[in-house]
Amino acid sequence: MKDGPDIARIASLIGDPGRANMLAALMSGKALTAGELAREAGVRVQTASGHLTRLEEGGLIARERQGRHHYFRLADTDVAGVLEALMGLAAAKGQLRTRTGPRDPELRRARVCYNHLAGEVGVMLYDGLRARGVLTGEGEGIALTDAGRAEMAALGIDLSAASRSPECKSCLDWSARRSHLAGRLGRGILDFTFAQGWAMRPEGTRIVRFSGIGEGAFRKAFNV
Amino acid sequence: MKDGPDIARIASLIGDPGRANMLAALMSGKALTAGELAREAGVRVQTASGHLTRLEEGGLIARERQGRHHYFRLADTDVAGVLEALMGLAAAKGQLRTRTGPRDPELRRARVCYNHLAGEVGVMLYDGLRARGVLTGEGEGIALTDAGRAEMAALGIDLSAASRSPECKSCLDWSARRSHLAGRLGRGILDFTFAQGWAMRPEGTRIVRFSGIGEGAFRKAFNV
DNA sequence: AGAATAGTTCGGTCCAGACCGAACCATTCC
DNA sequence: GGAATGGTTCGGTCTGGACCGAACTATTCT
Repeated sequence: MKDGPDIARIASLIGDPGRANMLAALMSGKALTAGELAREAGVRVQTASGHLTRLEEGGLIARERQGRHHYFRLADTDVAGVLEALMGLAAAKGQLRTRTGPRDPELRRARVCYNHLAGEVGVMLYDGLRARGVLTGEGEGIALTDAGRAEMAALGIDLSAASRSPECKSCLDWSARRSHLAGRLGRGILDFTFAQGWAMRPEGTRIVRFSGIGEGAFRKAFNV
Repeated sequence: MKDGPDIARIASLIGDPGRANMLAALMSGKALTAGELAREAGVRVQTASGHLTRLEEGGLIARERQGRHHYFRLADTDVAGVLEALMGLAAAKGQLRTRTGPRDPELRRARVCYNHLAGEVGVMLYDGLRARGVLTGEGEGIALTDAGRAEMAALGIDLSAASRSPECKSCLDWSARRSHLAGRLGRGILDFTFAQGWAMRPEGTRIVRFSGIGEGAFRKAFNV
């Protein structure tokens, strides 16, 4: 029939375990080098190089050369969105959870979703801000109220991030199956959280680990 | 690393051209038999049977036996959502559109997205209903207003559909890259449109083809 | 019952592509 | 310059899985 877009091409790119691991690693939002991604995928660097070339040709990732390093990142937030959606399906359909990893609980609690906060804490933030009238609307149509914008500015959160992404956006969570906050505000809040030292990111994971004090300060700041 | 859900398993299921074609065919919302799906995918029935078993085991489709026929449909709307999202990416990244099919313009104009209306007409409907205050909110949080519910009832649109799906829901369109209306209301409106004879569906496609009169009546009824 | 139709299972072929060793290119450091 | 480091390209191996013919099972029709 061959009607509509060719989804098999994209899906098969994601469908290789090695490449999938690389993409999952890039969901951390950090740009990673070929070597790091090779370790992530558990393959030799030559193999990884081949995968990365294919992913780049497929438009899923972007490459940036910096001296002898090649940094890779997801091509755009659309790609991140599809990956997160796939994680949602996989988590739902995963045959009886193939031995949930040791880090799973922490990932469900709070993690980075490309450039913003996901997991229970992300959902809590989203719900809290909406309940308090900082945000209005829902889903794609979500927006900061004037009061909300003032509040964020008072905290010192940077919304300027030179990017085409909308100020606010919601993103579906694979673990909680609920929306959380993306867009420039989502990114600004996550950056702010790290800048304040409220949370740190264990090397090489998507986990966002709050300190006891940090979590308290975070909840107080955003009143959730 | 193996953190988070195993997306490669699902993605590789979708990543085979034959299976992808079958899934795309099932996006029409109709339950199809193994033989029909084999034709759709362009493979022999034995091969299709194998694919269908794998898709079923993977939780992407559901099987219903009826006499000597086996009917297959997408497992749930989540699967449809991921497929539509993948189509969005594929359409965006598709290297210079590998020769858009002859039916492409019609598909972009109006098509079935699992059980509701998508394409330009679907987006127009969504925007129109929101502009007129039949719907309030956006994205996931969209809902019928009381006035809107009355109006739909007056037209005779059935919202009862015994399903767990929400009354209203928005769904991202691969062609227009905009939201359109899903959920029980979306389904009710599409069913109603066919019941009124305003549009028909060419056999074996996702196309929704309005007649001249039908389109006029549709626009008048929903005031778009 | 026998014939026709719809699907599945089995066995075997075949190929795309994942993988790695080795050689090669590019950049940085000393 | 030479050595070290990070990536890519090339050539060859090997396997998963897509595919189909043939045989088999299940259901319906007459």
